[in-house]
Amino acid sequence: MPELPEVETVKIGLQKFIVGKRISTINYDWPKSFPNDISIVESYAHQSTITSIRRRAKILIIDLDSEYSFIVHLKMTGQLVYISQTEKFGAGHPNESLIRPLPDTSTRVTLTFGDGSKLFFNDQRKFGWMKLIPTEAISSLVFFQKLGPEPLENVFTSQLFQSNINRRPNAAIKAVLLDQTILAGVGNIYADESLWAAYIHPTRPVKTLSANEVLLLHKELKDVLRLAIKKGGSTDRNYVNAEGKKGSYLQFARVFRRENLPCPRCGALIIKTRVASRGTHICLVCQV
DNA sequence: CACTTGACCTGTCCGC
DNA sequence: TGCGGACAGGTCAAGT
Repeated sequence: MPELPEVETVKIGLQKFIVGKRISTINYDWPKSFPNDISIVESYAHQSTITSIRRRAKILIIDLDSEYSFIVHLKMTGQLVYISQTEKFGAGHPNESLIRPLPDTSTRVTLTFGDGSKLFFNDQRKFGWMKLIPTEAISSLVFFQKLGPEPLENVFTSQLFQSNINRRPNAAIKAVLLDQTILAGVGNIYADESLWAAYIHPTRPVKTLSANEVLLLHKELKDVLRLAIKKGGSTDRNYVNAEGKKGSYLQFARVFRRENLPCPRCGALIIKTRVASRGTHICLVCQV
């Protein structure tokens, strides 16, 4: 379930591997995963060269020298995995346990580059997509226009956080953290982690939070996201980075996926419940 | 209007 | 062992 840290990790990997490469072949087998007019693809992606890789919220942007861009949303099970021409798999491969042979049954799109290397867009559950649109049109997409601030950029001040969450005074704070128009990039894992770090129960209505609680939550959100990027993101089940490797943040997680294990602060057992229609992990002693 | 829930999907896990 | 159903969650549409 790629959130901001996972997409950021993929971005960093792709910057290393595919910038400067020319697309020689494009294959796809599932139109919903690749909802593009094939004549546009032929004109603006085929034989084009990748110039830069960007991220906004949970969206990855692959810019081409044709002045078109692929925008990719991995949703829950999407992966973008790069494989060089010379890589081999199976017994003896140094990353045998981390990288699997591709394509596989989850592969929806394959880009083959001029040097024979490949980028695979895999998506087991087919919720994700990879769209080709003019680069200049990205910022005017409705989805982009509604997005809230990037939590790790300077624009995301505690004052802006406070005023944005105030737009939903009666909603549960967890639901508000998941709202991409309030702030961009937080999903289920980091909502639970940051609320635990800030001692806040996920069902608390926004209007009941004190100014100091909002201030602490603002700080912990940033700290949790930064740590997660440093650890290469979280691999719950599916997520891998651009090299096909898993993230290690969940080894450091304090509540997520830790139901019935002791809270690292107080030792009480962490419970799992449902908030905002999401599995939610809480320490009932620390989080009030 | 404010907020919550269901649909989109498939693989995995649990209980019978 | 097989099978049915619950569950995983990002986003948008539909419902309350």
